[in-house]
Amino acid sequence: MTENLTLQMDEYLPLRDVVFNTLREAILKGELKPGERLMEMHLANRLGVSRTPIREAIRMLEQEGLAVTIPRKGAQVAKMTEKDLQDVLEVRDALDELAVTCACRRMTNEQFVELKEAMKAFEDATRTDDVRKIVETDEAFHDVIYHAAANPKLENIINSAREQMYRYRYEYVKNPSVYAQLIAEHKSIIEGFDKRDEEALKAIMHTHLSNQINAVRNSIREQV
Amino acid sequence: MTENLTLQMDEYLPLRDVVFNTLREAILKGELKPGERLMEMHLANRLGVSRTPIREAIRMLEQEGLAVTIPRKGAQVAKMTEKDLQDVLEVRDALDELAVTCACRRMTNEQFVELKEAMKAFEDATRTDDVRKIVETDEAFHDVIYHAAANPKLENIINSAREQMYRYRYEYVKNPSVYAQLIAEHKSIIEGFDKRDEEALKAIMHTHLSNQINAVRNSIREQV
DNA sequence: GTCGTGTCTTTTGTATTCAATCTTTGATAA
DNA sequence: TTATCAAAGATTGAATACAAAAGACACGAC
Repeated sequence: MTENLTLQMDEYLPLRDVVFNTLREAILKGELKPGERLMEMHLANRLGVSRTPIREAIRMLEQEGLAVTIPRKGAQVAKMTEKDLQDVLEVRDALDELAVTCACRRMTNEQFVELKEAMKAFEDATRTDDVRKIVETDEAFHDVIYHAAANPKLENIINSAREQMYRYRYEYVKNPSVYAQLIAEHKSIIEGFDKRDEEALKAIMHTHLSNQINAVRNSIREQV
Repeated sequence: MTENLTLQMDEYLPLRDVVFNTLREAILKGELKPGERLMEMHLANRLGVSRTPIREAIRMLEQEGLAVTIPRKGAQVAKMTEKDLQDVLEVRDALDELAVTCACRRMTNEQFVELKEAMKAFEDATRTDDVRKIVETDEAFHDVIYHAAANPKLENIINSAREQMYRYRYEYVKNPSVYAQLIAEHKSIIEGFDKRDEEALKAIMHTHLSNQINAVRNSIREQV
């Protein structure tokens, strides 16, 4: 009975949302590459729907910063220049600092446990070759922190900023030599929360983010 | 939907963008009130277009945080709770600090002149009874700063955060007793830029923003 | 009274159609 | 060969049509 209900709930998702999620995933995972045209008919055929939900999904992607449309010429997957990256990182640096400060003050014990579990999952993932899993567990770790900040608006904005750069981050995570460092940083973060040391946390988050800059920058340079 | 909505036909913009701008303005100016339903047919008739561009515009408003839609029940103008306001202000505080820091480092002489002109325009406006003009010149003053930060991504995010609370801000600006204070704060800001004193600027911006909190909070309480 | 139940209306969701605009292609002329 | 331009095709923009769901309301059973 309850299974039926949840199943119905899934059926209740409007197609535009299904399409939006599908396209969003495809963009984030690199299946749709930066600069690639998003042609309505083409996508509609591939997904087996009409153009209407495709168009609405594109409007949503647009506002997320994942697609750019030129009137009467169509939409394409958003490209990032190095300047764009720098700009987003500047913002994320400020928002991460806020998030970690809030989280430090507001994190519950349950969330702290969750954080340690996420840490373990990430550590386990780095011992496999599954890059996608590594990325996902890393994101999940940070999700716990952002969620603990208990500010949904902040969470939204950070997620949107993350999305814009995460497509360029695979290269960084693919390189096993950085795992040790990432794990160490995550451990420091946990320690910071344990001691409720805001200043230390701010510093670590700052380092943690800036370590990604060059990697992502190279990845962007490769995009022709 | 008490006011008459009219489309400003910029011939080259797609209708969805014209509709989006029209609805956005109407929401920000309070013509469409928080919680008010956005019925497609009604809006379409009012604006003399079909449902298609209305629907696309609603998808855009949604991502801006100005509208909320429940699947198969329709969209409504987003309401803010006190918690929402607090969350947005927390974010804006961090972003304003970043913006003012960047602007302090990057502001050109031309932009400084522009800032002083915007200051004057605001001062002039406070001597009239035109609340809308006062709000607009105040926003323009801050626009100069945000633009001087030379970070379009930051500008976008701040604008989106501003939009979410500006509809609740009229009450604050309506009260002439705060003009003197606002002018004084704006003057301090200009002084800060003149001296390139980042710390002073951060402090002023923080004060400037927190002064608005109670006013907006009251305005939100009044919304039933 | 109130709780369902079925019907009718309203509204949203999606597909389809028609119109406008852009792109491509290919023929022609300099 | 290259530049130009017109026609054809492809693609987007907007309106209309049709389907499905939600809401309103009357009616009857309990």
